[in-house]
Amino acid sequence: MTADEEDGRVRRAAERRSRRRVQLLQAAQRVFSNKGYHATSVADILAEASASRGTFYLYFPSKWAVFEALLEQMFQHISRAVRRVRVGEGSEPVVDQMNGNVCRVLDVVHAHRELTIILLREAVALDIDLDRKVAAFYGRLCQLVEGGLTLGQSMGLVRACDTRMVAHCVLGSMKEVVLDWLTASDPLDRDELAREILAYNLHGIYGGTG
Amino acid sequence: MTADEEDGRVRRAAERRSRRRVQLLQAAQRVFSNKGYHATSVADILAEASASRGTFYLYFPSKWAVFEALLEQMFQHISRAVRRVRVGEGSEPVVDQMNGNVCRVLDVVHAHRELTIILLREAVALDIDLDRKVAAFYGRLCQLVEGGLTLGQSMGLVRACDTRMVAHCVLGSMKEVVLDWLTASDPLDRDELAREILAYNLHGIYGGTG
Amino acid sequence: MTADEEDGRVRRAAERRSRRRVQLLQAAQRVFSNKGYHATSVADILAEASASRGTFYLYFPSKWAVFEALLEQMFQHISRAVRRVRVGEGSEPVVDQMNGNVCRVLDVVHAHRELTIILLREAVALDIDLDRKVAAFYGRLCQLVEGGLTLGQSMGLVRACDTRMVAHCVLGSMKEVVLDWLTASDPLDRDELAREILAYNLHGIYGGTG
Amino acid sequence: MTADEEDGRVRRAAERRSRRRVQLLQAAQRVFSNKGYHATSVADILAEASASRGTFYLYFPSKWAVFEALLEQMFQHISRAVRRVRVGEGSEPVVDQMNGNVCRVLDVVHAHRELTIILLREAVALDIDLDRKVAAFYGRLCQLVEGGLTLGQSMGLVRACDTRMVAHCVLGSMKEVVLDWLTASDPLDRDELAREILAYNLHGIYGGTG
DNA sequence: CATGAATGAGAATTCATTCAT
DNA sequence: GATGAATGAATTCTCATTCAT
Repeated sequence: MTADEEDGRVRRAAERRSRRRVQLLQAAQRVFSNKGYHATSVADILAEASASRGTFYLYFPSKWAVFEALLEQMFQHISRAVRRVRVGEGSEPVVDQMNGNVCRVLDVVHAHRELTIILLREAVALDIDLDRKVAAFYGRLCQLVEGGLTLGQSMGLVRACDTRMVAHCVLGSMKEVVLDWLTASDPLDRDELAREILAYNLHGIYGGTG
Repeated sequence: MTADEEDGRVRRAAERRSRRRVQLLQAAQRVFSNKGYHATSVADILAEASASRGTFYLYFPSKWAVFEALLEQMFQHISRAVRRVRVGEGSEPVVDQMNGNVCRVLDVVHAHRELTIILLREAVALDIDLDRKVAAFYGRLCQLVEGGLTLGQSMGLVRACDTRMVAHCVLGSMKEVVLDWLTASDPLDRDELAREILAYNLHGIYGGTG
Repeated sequence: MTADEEDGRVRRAAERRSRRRVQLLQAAQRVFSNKGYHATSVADILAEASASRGTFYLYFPSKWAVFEALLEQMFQHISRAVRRVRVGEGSEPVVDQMNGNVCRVLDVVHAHRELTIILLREAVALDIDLDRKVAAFYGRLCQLVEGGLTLGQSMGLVRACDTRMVAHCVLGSMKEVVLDWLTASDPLDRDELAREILAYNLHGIYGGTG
Repeated sequence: MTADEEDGRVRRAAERRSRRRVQLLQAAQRVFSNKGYHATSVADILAEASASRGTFYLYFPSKWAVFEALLEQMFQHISRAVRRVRVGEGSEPVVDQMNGNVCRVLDVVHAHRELTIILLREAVALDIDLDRKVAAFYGRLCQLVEGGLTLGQSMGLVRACDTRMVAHCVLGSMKEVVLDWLTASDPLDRDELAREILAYNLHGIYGGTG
């Protein structure tokens, strides 16, 4: 066997391996998002993936690890969607940037509906270790928001407030709305939803003249 | 034994029984809120309550049932705290009523810190049956809020918006903020928190002149 | 208090005690014969007797003991019904004596239907101790029968056969027939049944000329 | 791996699996027949089979299911042993056919001593479901016997009698005799036993000239 | 005597993980 | 690499019996 042939063999093997891993992940994702973490047994995942027990443990060290991997994916997706708001010459208007963030997040959660539901409904109180991960993830998001708020305040765009607390408000309203959106029977369309979210966060509910 | 003695005996027995039940509930509450539902075994509850296996099943038919009972309590607490906003002659100003609701909710969740944490972190994706209960509970809250919004709109106090969606925003921001507040190392004081929540929900984050 | 008064008090107490015991026994009998020994819990008996746990253990040392007491009763009933067959001057004809035995047994099992069903269906394989008692009881019955057979042989009334084995046949056919009779929806009347049993045991099924 | 190798592997695996199942069944059979159904715990069976808890539940869904499987086996064995009596040209003499049935049954119960003891001593009052099965089984046997009796009557071989009742007599005597035979310390030999059973059932005990 | 709350040993069953083939 | 039989710790729940009131 030449070095090239060897090379090809190894690469193909790696691809096969990676494909199998993805199959398992997707199967797990489907089952987890239907039945929840605890109600899902390894056997369920195996059945969904048409794989054998041994195979499963060849790719993942534990049931737990698959779940973690799925969450990690979702972290990536969302992190990529949310961008720091920039100000200064040549920057988009701030409101447009905020709108962009909201729209990108909505697109991502819609594209990964199952993962999102898992993240919002399950990734809580499962395990101290994971709790920390999830907390860290939401913490990062919160800090992004908080940073934006502080920046906005310094520019006179954001009113005086406890930025940390308000960041949590923003995050919380997003989480609740997204879960409702993804599980609603007749969801709003994305643009309208984004508009409402933005309006709510910018101006609250008050419509009075005061 | 006279009828009076008999009476006293029966009453004391009933009291003892009820006290025991409360002991178990409280023990369960502590453990659940520390370790979460799944990580808590009946044995953990027994240890915390210094009771024996048999005793537990004398008062509750299953681990599940204690959890349900705890949630039910919390539903009651919160439901009592949230009151429909009234308008008309002799009513308190609407904003004061809203502020009252927020304050009462904060008081309740603070007084029942552990129950609240359970409700916010655990009461999700455990069981179809419970899911329905929790959903129904939040549903009721949402409708209260939505009703208020609609009322507000008709009076010109609330701006035009998708009330259902905004109700979810309100609920979500409350949930997130409360959880943060209850688990924060140096929490704001209640009044300040209430003020921030109200301001956020009424006016959003925008402080610009536009 | 005079000695007589004391006497009366004691006697009345003993009567009360004995009445309670009988109540419990009857309740147990009803439940055991309906649900069987294992499926019957002490709680079932308490409910049926409207007694409390403590009371039960005041009269019987264990669930097991009630069952034993019930069986003992049945042993007595049947033992009294079966009488050794006598021959000689002034004795009833042997066949009449046999018929008397069968009829008395049928009367007894009919009068104590529930106890009988318990004895026939349950008193088996529950416990080594009881097994021995039951075995001893049936053993006694078998020996009565066997003695009769041997006597009959010596008188030329009973054909040559392995008396032990035939005694088991007789016992077995009685047991089966009785259980069928007591649980049948439209049972034969007692006399007819007795006649059939006797005919079967005396002459078998053969009706040919050979 | 060639298809043949694959084939062999699969076949061997299936064989191993089936062997394990049989091991468990046999272990259960031993323990059940010694200690009875209720006194036998799954742990006892595991110990007897040198298997682990998990393995047991890999092959049987419950303790109950093993028991059922064992009974089912015994039903099969006996059903195969008992054959309908035929008359007409070319048929064996009826008495010989009856003798054949008795002998085959005795052989079967002897070969499956433990199963038989289970069936005779345990398969009663365990569970409504099983009770029905057992009742149905004995019912089938009874009807076979009854059919034979009716046929015999029509041919003048069997005397006038209540065939249903006599069928129960026959069945009962067989059950009792078989249990005695299988548990006796010095059992008769099979042929002698068969002869006695037949004689008893054909001619009863009467040896008189009347 | 009577009560019924408390006990705890013991039962069946589940399921994530390992490992021989 | 792939397989699936084997494992056994851990869990929930039952129920006969005891004992303080």
